[in-house]
Amino acid sequence: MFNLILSLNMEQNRYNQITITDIAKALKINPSTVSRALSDSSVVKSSTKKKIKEYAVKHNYQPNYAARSLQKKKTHTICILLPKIVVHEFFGKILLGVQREAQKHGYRCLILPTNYDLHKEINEIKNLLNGGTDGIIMSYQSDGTSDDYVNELIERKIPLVFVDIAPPNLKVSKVIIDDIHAGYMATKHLLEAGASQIACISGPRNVINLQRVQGYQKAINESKSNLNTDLIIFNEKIIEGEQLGMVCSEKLLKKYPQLDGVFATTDMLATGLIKVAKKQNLRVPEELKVIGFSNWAISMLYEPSISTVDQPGFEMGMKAAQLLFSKISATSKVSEETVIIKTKVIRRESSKVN
Amino acid sequence: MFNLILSLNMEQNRYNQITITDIAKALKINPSTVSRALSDSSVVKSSTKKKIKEYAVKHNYQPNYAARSLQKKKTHTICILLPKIVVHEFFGKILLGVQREAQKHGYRCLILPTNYDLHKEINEIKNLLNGGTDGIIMSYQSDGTSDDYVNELIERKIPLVFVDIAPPNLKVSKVIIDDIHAGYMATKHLLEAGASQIACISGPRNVINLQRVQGYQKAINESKSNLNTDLIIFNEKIIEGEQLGMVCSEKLLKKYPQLDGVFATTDMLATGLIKVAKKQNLRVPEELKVIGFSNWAISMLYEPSISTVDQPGFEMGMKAAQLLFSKISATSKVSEETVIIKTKVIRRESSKVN
DNA sequence: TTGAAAGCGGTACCAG
DNA sequence: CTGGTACCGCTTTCAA
Repeated sequence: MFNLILSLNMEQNRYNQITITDIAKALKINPSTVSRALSDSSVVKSSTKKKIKEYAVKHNYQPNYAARSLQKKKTHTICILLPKIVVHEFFGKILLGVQREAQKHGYRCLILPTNYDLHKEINEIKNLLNGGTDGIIMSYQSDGTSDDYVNELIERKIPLVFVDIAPPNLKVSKVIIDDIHAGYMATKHLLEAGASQIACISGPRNVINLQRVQGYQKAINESKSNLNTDLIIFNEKIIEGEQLGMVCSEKLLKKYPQLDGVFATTDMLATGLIKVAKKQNLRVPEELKVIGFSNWAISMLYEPSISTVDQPGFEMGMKAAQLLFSKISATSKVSEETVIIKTKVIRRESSKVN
Repeated sequence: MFNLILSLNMEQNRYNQITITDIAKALKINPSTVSRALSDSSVVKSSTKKKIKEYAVKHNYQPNYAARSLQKKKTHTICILLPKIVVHEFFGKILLGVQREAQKHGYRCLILPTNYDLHKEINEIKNLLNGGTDGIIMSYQSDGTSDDYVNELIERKIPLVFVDIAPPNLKVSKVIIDDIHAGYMATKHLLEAGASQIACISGPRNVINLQRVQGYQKAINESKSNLNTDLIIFNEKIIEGEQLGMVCSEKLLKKYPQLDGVFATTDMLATGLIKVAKKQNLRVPEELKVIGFSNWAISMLYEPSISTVDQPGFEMGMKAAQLLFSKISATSKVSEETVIIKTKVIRRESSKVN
C-alpha cells in the first residue's frame, strides 16, 4: 500500500529510475542545485552536496543518457565500422582495443559490422550523423570510386580516424602498419633462414596486398637471386583463404619444383599452401620455408606452426581510439595524424633453419 | 556571406544537422505538423506531407536520437554482454546474429565485453539501467553465488534474454543448446565409428561441461562397454585450451594405452589432444578417434580435420534477439520462453571408420 | 487538418 | 551558495 503511493509520486520512469527532479522534491531543494551537486560543482555547499549525494546513492540514482545527450549535444558514444568483425580475428582485436580505451573515457562503443557492403555502410553513417555518435573509427573498404561519404564526414567535421586501411588520397587521421616494410621483413626472414627461390602468394590486388608484395620485391631485389615475376601470384577470386591457398599453391609447387620458400600475404593462404606441400610430400620447413601474415590463432596451432608477421590489432585499436578522443575533446581543429604501428616477424617451425 | 546568414538561422547543431523546427520555420508551418508528416501520420494533408518530406530529403534531415529517446522513453538500442567477444569465435557468431536481427528492427546494438569480470559486468549493467538500453542479451557467467544483479534486472522488468548459458535456478528467457544431448550424440558417434574404450576430457566443472559429460556417460552406459570413471578428466586450471589439452592428454594416453576414442568438450582441447597423440605416434583416426565441440575454424583447418559438434552461434544470436524484441514490443508481460537450438555432429577425418 | 503548448530529464544562465 | 527559468529536439495531447 505504502509502496503504491511511493510509486505514484516518484520513480515513474520506464524502468523505475529516480530522476534529479525526484531528488529535488524529496529534499526540497532546486533541481539545478541537485544537478550541480551531482556533478561535483565547487559552488555547492559541502553539506548540501553530501546530503544530495547520499540520497542519490541510497536511491540508486543513474543519470539519463538521452537527456544529457540532448542538452550537451554529446552522445558519449563512439562508433566503429568494421567489415566481418568478429569472424575476422584481426578486426576483433582492433575492436577490443577501441573498447578498452572508450571505457577509460566513459564512452560507449557502438559497433556496425558492414560485411563489405559499402552502400549499407554509407546508410549507417548517415544515420549516425545526427546525435548518433561523437566520432567514428573505421576501416576503409571502398574501391576508391565513391569516397563521397568520407568527404561528407570530413566536411561535417565529425571526428574520424581510420584504422588498418585508409583512403589513399585524402588527408585523414589513421593508424596503420607499414605493409611494405612488413613484407620486406618477412621475405628477408626467409632469405636469412636459407631460402633463395622464394615465391609470393597473395589475395586480390588491393592496397594492402600490393604493398606487402612490394616489400617482397624489395627484399628479393636486394638479394643475389633474380626475381622471377612469375613467382608472384595474385588471386582475385573470393573464396575462403585456405581454399584459395590450396588452389593456387597446387599449380605453383608443380610448376616450380625448385622453390624453397614462400611468403603468403595472409596466414590462411599459408595454411592452404602447407597443406598442399604436405600432399606433394614436400617437407616444411626442410624443403620449403613458409611465412604468413597477421599472426592468427591458426598459425600458432597448425602443424608445423607457421611463422608470421604479428599485426598488433589491439594496440592499433587503442591508438585509434586515443586519436579519436583527442579530436573529440579538442576545442580547435587538430591536424591530421598518421600513426604507424610496428610489426614484428614471429619465428616458428615453418621457417626453421635446416 | 549568404552562407554565413544561413548558418546563423539554422543548422546550428553540432554537426550542422537540420531539425524539425528548422523545417517548420522554413515552410512556415508548425513543428508538430512536421513531426506528424515525417512519421507518416494519416491526419496530415497529403499535399503538405509531400512538401515537408521533400524539404526534409533535400536538406538531409535526420531525426535526433537523443531527443526522440528522451520523449519516447525508448533508446532504440539493445545491449549485449559477452565475455571475450571476438576472441571467442562462438561468441562472435552470436553477436553477428543479434546484430542482424537488431538491424531489421531499426535498433542499434551496444556491445559490452566483460572479460569474465563479474563486478565490471554488474557495474556496466547499472549504467544501462536508466535510458541506456531497451533490453539486454547476455551470457550467464556467474558462479551462482551472486545473482542479485540478475534479480534486479528481472524486478525492474528490463527485457532480458540469456544466450548460451542461463542462470540455473531463475525463471528467465533463454536460447541454449541441449548440452547433454549433444555430448550424448558426440560420444555415440565415436561408438558408431568403432571406438569402444572412450575417454572424455573437459575444462572446469561448470554447468556446460557437466552436462556434456553427462551426455557422454549416458552414451557409454547404453553401450556394452563399462564406464571407467577414471576416463573422465576435468581441468580446473585456467590456461589456453590447447595447452590444457596437451597437458591432460599426455598423462591420459600414457596411462590408458588401450584407449581408442576421446570426446573433448571443446575443439581446443581436441587440438591439444591430437598434438600429443601424434607425438606419441598414435595415429588419428586409425588408432584413436577424436571428436571435439563447437566447430571452431581450427577444427576444419587442422590436420587431420577434427570431427565436432556444430553449435550454431549465429542462429542462437538471432533467436535471442527475436525473443528480446518480442518482449520489448509487448504491451503486457510475456511468459518466459526457453528455446533449444539443434546441434549436429560434423563428421571429419579425426573419427573416420578404419 | 493544423496550431499551441507542455514536457521528457538535465544543464546553464541570470538573479539574488 | 541557491533558486528560477529557459531550452536541447521531438512527440503528444487539446483546441480550433
